[in-house]
Amino acid sequence: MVESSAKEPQRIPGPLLPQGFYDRPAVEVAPELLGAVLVHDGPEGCTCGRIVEVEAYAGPEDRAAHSWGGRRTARTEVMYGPPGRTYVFAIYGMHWCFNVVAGPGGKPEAILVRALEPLCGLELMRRRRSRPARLRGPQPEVGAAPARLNETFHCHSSPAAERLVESRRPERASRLLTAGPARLCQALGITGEAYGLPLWEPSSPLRIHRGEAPLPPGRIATGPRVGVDYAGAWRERPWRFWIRDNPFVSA
DNA sequence: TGCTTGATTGTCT
DNA sequence: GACAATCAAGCAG
Repeated sequence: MVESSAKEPQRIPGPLLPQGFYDRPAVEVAPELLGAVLVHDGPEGCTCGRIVEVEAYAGPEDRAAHSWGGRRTARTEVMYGPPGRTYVFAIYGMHWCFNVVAGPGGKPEAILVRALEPLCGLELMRRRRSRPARLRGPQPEVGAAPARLNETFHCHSSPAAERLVESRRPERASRLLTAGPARLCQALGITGEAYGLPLWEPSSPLRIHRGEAPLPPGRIATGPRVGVDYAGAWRERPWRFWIRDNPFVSA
């Protein structure tokens, strides 16, 4: 739990995860992301949450991955670059999904972040989630300049939000703020504009801090990935990882 | 150029 | 549990 007060800025726990952290197979990095803290500084304010559920996609040989068969398109281009950047893609014509690029030696692997436990900016998350979900604008080029720079590591949160998180008994409506890949993108204000951002850079508007990561193996559950029925035998791989008994997990 | 698919979600019954 | 919404990406012709 993040210590905070209504008057003092809330400090994001732990240092930023270095770029080298992501320079490994996605299946290895994914479980170690659980407990880390995703922070987004947007034009409307700062929102952040603990990563509680992820899925690993293992590149060209993985039938479920967008880079399956070595597919290299404008959408998947960022996965062929250095690891530790964001891979944001649109799905079903109305949702965004947020991935972390991983994989050694330019291997196009990625980790889908499926759920967060909200830590700060809950009021802003609620406002965003109350708006209709709509895709906005074209996909920008890889490495495009961040929409907004923010040098600070601090984040403000409301007393009500802190009480809710501290209660460990979130209401259904609050759980649904960030339980699901598209929900968390909407709550944190992540869109195609965040495509290709460096997650290890202090000046990036989208960052991942170490937080509690890595968690002990006993706190991590595994299972098949969601929504990849088309992937044949690959759909059975237990490459979905989540924090055991965490109420903010999506499925 | 046009058709099909899709790493989802919200609403209705 | 079933189904509609909605459109970018990928692919066939």
